[in-house]
Amino acid sequence: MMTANVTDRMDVGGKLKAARRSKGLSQRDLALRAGLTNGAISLIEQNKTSPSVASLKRLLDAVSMTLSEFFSEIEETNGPKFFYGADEFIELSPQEIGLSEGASRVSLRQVGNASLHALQMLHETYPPGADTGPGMLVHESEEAGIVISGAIEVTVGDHVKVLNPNDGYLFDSRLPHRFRNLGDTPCVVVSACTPPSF
Amino acid sequence: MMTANVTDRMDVGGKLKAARRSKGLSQRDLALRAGLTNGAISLIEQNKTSPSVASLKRLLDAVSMTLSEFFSEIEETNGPKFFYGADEFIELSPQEIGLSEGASRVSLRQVGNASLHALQMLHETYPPGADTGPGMLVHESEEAGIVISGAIEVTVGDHVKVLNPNDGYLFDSRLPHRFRNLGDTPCVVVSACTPPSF
DNA sequence: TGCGCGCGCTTAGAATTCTAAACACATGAT
DNA sequence: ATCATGTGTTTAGAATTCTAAGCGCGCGCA
Repeated sequence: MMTANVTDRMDVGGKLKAARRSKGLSQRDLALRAGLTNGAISLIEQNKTSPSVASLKRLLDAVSMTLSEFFSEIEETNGPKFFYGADEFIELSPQEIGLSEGASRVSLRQVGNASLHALQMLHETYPPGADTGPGMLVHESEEAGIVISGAIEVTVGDHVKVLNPNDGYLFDSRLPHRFRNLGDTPCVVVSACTPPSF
Repeated sequence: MMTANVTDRMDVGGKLKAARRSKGLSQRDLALRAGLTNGAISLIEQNKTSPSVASLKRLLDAVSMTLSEFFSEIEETNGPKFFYGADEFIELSPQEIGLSEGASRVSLRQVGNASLHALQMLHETYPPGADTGPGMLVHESEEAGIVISGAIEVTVGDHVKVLNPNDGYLFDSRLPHRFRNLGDTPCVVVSACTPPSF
């Protein structure tokens, strides 16, 4: 039952109900037209299930509405999103960030849809031995972070330092930089970047 | 496995694949970001399953696209729809058409999304005893039909006639009219109406 | 009041989507 | 060549959506 959470805020069900009502149809009427059952519509309207695109399309056809219309309304109705549950973070794939192939697995979990914002915030986990690689990172941003647990060696230009919990960093990302976990416990860092670098 | 048919023409899968490719992601990359599995994405991209709205939303978030954007593109790409399978007809509910309460169940199956067109075409089935009711129908249209099987009594203004297979009718719908199946076999009629009356 | 009818809700089970694991194929390195 | 790695596909089974049937409630009418 985790699927519904994602769409909870969207309230697909409520919107569908409104559309149905505006046509003066009961759940059974709509069910008949769309070729579903009243029970299914009840569940969808209560956001107890997230309909398949196929089912939603049939429902919207029956009330003469297109999918893009439907979601435009939903996305207008929804104000901007401010809060994100831990399970909503987007897990970025290391290679896309420009990490060298064999580099140990770094977990980068991003808050929200960074490409819609000026600020990118990440929850990073460096397992023991993790390394962003000898090919130093370079991008047009400014970035900062704070170590939460474990320890990590940070290289910026020709400066190198090992940061421990509650230590932080802040630099211009155009300077070549690198992160390495030399210890034997995972290191967790929370970082921010502006503008988003990937 | 009937669900996919509806969305076949939409090619949700193909569109998703394009979006993923444009970000230079593999199915596995996207799966990691969106919190699904590569297998699921493979099936969706081949249109072998129709994703839930919740799943599609997660996928689109991961490629920084909104649902309305996604479906706008789809609906633009899709030319107008010309052909409709028998199972795609929209079943209209009698009461909405203005049929009296107790009137026997008439099945009205509409071709396509009439509210987007000037012409409304119906496949109508009148079971034995079916009657659009003594409260005569009136609307601002012109309508015509042909009897396919069975027989039906049609009243238009003060004219009454029983039509048999291959007989037809054509009149201004502002004249009060009524249909009754007096026989003991179902009567099937194919009718057209312009502009659509409901 | 009591009955019938339509409404939305609930629930067990059927059908579909999604997961986890394996497969087939290609490409590049040793 | 052979292996390792990356890609998309397939498949049995878990999880979720959807169906079919029934429930409870409210409203209108006898």
